Amino acid sequence: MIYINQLRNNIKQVAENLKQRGFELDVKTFEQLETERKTIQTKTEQLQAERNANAKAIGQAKTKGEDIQPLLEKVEHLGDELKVSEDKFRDIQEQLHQFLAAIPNVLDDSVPNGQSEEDNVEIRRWGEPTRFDFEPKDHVDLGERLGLMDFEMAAKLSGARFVVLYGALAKLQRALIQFMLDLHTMEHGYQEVYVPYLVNEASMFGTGQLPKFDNGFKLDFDPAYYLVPTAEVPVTNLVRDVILDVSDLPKKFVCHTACFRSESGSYGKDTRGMLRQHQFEKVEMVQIVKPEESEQILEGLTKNAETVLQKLKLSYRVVALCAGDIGFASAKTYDLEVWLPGQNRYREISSCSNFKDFQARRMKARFRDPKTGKIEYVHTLNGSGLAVGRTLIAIMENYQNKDGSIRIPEALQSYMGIETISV
RNA sequence: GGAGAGGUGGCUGAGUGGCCGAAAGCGGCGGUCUUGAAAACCGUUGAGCUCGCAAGGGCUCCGGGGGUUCGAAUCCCUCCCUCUCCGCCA
Repeated sequence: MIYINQLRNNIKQVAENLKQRGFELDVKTFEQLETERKTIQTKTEQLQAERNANAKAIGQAKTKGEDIQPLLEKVEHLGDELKVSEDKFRDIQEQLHQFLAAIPNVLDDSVPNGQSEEDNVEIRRWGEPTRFDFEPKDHVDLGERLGLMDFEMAAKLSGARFVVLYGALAKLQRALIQFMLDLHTMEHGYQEVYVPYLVNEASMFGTGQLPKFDNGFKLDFDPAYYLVPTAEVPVTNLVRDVILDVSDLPKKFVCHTACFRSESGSYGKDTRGMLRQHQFEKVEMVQIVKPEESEQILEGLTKNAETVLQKLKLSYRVVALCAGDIGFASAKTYDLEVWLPGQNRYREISSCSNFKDFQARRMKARFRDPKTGKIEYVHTLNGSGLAVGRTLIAIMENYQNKDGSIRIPEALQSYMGIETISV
């Protein structure tokens, strides 16, 4: 959530910043709402003060045994007037809240200009695209030839955009989860956490999935549950409505969950294979940090995700998302893109973002600064470490042999107990 | 699913219509004492919104929402959550 004082004091600058990401800030509506709010709030609070003063006077008169009738007459009409005023005030506050809740995060100054994916800026590369002395297949051909990946069965069980994995491929996915969690907990200092896959509306709002981007799965309960689109939602919300002690920061969590996405609006996109599914596994890193540290921590978090790819010896590049491609809640995002021989290009496998205080304001996640004694909002960050399904794809495609068998990366061999998935 | 008991400040826990933003204790912070620390003692200590240059005002909040009343933590309705017992179950 944007800080309302930023709009009160610097609305022009904010509007310009948001315009870069293609968001048109409705300045006129805001100013109108604010003017109205001011008037009605002043009036409401005056009436409330009056009511309180009278109630007190009546109470005192009563204990003294005085006649309260004249006082009662005095406040006869106050109640109705106050109710009207309070209702109006509540209504205008709700309107303001909705207005603010729909505004995306202000972009960091370092975010490159641009409108789409095309304009993202490559920061660095690691490794070389894998070379083959044969024509490499994509993971669909490889998986089906192994008889261990079945999209038709998934369609029968569920529908499009699901997969069934058998045997060594199912185990490979499990090995990847294990490997990633071990790496982040044992070498990068994250605490592993297990969380619900169904969350409530407040949690979805807290991280910015609601109210604007309700493209997830809402379950028909009362109150509603949402299937988590990413572990970011439950894990970040661990600090919702909490005032943290400064000694608790930074908090570093790593969490494996299944993730559920409706993928509405992506019709016809990546329909082949398991690149874009309604359900996929992901290991997610989340950090809750002091504001002055978040910029640097984003770099570290990104490195943590890169380490997974490096240990798996998968070639990748890091891109800084441009203004037009960056997510609603993020101030700055790096994507990691892994080389996929089946597509002959780099594809997103991790997204690392600094949300600064945007999510923290929505969630009321704060800490007490011992120096000033003041309560401040924390900064939140997260990054995939990594998207497991896509890592599985990357391994299959990059480690394939001519005969369709797949070598197991060294780092995973102890988890798999084999060196090759044979045809 | 059935029966019951509860949800109050960082925590424990009083409070059944006005003197309650809320006793007391713990914890935190500051101080006295001490070479230092502990103990003891004294003081202090919720959050948010808003008006104001400031000093300082005002308002809201006792799980959420609604109601009764001049006045609600306290009474009524409703929803949510937690705990205990029974049933069922991984």
